[in-house]
Amino acid sequence: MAAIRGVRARAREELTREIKREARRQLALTGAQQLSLRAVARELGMASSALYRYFPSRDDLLTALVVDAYTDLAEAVERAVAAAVPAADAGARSEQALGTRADQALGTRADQALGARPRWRAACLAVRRWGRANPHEYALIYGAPVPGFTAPARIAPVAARIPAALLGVLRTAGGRLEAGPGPGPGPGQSQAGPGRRPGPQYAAQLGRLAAQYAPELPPAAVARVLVAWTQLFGMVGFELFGQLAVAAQSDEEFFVHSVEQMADFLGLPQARESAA
Amino acid sequence: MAAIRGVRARAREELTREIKREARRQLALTGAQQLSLRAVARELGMASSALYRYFPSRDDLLTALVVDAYTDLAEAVERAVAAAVPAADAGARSEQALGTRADQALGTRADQALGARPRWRAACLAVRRWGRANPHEYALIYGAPVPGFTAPARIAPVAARIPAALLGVLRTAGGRLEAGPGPGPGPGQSQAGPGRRPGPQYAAQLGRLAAQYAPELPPAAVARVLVAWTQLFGMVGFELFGQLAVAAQSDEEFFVHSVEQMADFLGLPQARESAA
DNA sequence: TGTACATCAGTGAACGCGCGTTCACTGATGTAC
DNA sequence: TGTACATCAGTGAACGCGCGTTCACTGATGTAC
Repeated sequence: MAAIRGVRARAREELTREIKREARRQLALTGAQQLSLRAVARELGMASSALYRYFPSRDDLLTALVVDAYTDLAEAVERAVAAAVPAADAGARSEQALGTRADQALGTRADQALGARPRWRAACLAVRRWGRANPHEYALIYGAPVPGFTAPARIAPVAARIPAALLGVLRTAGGRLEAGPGPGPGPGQSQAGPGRRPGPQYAAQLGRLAAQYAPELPPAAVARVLVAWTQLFGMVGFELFGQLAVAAQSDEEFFVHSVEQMADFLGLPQARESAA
Repeated sequence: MAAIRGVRARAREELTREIKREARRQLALTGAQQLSLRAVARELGMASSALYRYFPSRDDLLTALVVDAYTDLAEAVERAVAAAVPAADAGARSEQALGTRADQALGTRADQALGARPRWRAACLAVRRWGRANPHEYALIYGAPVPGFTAPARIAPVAARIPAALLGVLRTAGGRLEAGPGPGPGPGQSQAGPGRRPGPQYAAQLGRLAAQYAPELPPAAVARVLVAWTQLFGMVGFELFGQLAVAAQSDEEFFVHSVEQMADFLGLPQARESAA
């Protein structure tokens, strides 16, 4: 009887998960460099040689952890974006009805554009929260590459999910981005205007990027997202790796204010919450 | 005869330098985690135990390298800033007369303000150049902390030299920052205006920072520098650690354009080079 | 100028550790007839 | 339903490695009188 169709297969899956779980636990404790197959095996109560039935080498285990980390973060960001309530002050506080998926139609286009800023905030906050909750995983994927370990090409698409999500947020702001007045008090907002246009070559590159993730976005907007993207991770990385202490005493205030500044920079429309 | 006053002392200094030099060489080859006292000693042709006459432990050697790396980078940035020619189109191309020290008076206040943007560019470029030339040293100080190694407090002031230099650049833009129209085509520049003012607590924090490094700068400007600072290092880190490949094919164009965008964001006055 | 002693630099062996990976093996699970 | 064989999971010993650090030591350099 082949019976349950895979007593073995099932055990295999389960143990693979178990190994990764334990590896992740040790990663969280000590960091990637310290991750040792022997220690994982020890903790799991099995011979270290047994792990080789599941992962052909230490690097493969590390790669699996890298993929998981990216995926985990990407999902956290995507969830946060989807759950962000458009902060339109129209009494519609029914979060459940609205907070489904970011790229889904949310009321009128104007409502959608107004939701872009809260969604941006939510995405940034999710990155920071995840990083603080999983500093070693963050270091694994965004810190310096582990020496002697070069992540295989197959992780690139997983890694791309995070910037893709950020571009997705900008998409929902739609046409409001380019023309609309920004948050500032000034009469006109220069950021989103024709101001700092990328040169032709760079624009072409940005166009290809947009074509893949956010078709409607003009190159200049994509360029701004890249700036905001690197700013966000620079900020979170600095906080996690202890660089921030040099300049800012309160990471929280620094973070919140900076996120808002980048939202201005991106030209995200301000919600009409000032009338509260 | 105490004679040369320290045949020993001199040998000691020299060997200490030699050890650091060799350690840095190995760091550049393999990264910090791989740095081994034994390998350094081996390469220097001495017993590994001899190193303990110079550095009480591996961590002390690492700390010395960290301090050196920060100092090296800080000097590169400071030099670049000092050498940046104010790009005023007034024929004054006498670089030597002007490119001395950033905080030194450079002609009129207006000239000085105009020089702020080239100086900012130069600072950013210096960081990138240094990072690309010394990726492992960059990783040592800006990557994830080496596990089991916590840098002692005495490195903080050395680390602070780099953000201090950036603040210094902004200082030279003086009053032009807050009021002056930015680079954009719009009638008014919102960035530097009262637009995104930090809250009272954060402003106080920024004020303390300004008091230390750039007394004249208003809190809002300091806040923008912090954003630009993290953006710059996020960008360079992403490039060095291979994150950028996900989004940008040409790091060069991305970098140059982003630097310019952040200069706009900072409200640095545009040089009148458009008349060329 | 010379002698006696203290300080320091450098040696080489050793301790104790943990690691990744291989290999021949045992026993259980699956499969084909 | 039962038997014969193939596949797979897991074991435990071993290989070979390099590491940080300690320790008793030798010999050279410095110092005080």
